[in-house]
Amino acid sequence: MNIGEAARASGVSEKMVRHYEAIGLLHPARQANGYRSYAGGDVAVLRFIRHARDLAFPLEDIRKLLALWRDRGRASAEVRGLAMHHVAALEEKARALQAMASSLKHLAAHCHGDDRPDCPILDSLEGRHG
Amino acid sequence: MNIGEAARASGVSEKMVRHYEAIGLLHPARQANGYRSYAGGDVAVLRFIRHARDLAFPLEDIRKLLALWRDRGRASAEVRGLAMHHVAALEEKARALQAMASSLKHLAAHCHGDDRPDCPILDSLEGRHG
DNA sequence: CTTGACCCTCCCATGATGGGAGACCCCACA
DNA sequence: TGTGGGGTCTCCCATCATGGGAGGGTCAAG
Repeated sequence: MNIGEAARASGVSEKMVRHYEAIGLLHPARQANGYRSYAGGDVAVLRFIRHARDLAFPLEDIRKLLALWRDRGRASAEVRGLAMHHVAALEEKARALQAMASSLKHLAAHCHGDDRPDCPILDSLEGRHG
Repeated sequence: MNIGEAARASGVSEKMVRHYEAIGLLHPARQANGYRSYAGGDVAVLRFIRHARDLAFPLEDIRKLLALWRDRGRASAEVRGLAMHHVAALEEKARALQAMASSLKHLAAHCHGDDRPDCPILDSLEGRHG
């Protein structure tokens, strides 16, 4: 299977398929003409990566997850630990974003939002309040 | 005032002070020796930028906000519109992150997290469920 | 033999930030 | 007058994941 078909089968762009190989996440064989050749296992790896990316795992985490996945005897605790660590990071980021949104919404609530130049949002950014 | 003092006074790193100049957000004067020279207004701009960055405004938005800030006759509606648009973007991102965290937490809840190799998290990434 | 789809590698861009090299400037102190 | 140290200059590179595009090779069908 060439890269195009592997990309379609996995839902990963060709660009990223090559990139994942470049950083050592998979090692497809090569044909005589230099084309990459993907077997079923390679496509499975690509799907695994895509699903992990859908959950926003960084590629370095995915590298570890792939190693655990390939290790039939791994302890599920290791995977769970990695996952929970990532959950904490996601929730922390979400909290931070939500806090910024709330602050800004609060400011906007006190802004007329009409033709007048008076604007608490700009006032706040200017630093009258911090 | 040299760049070091302006950086300390505004809470922006020297690196970023230079970068903001490079992308045209401020235009400090130059001394005879080539050193940048910052006046009170420049520091105010840097503080403005920092506060906007604290709210995760992209620099392109900050460019517009600065223009509105400098325009004494602007309508507050414009600022408010920009802000609310940004609020929506922040909330959308926060929602997405929270959704990923929830999915992953759900998976982790079904993972023993012990010595056994059995792991619903890896199973899910593998694609048995997607 | 041409056409078109596919594949290759290499370079560049994003957005915001930082690290570091190599060189220059300036002031204080001996 | 010389030197040391701190401040500043520009330029290049790295991050993270992703994509765009150039320039060229490969292959199968017409």
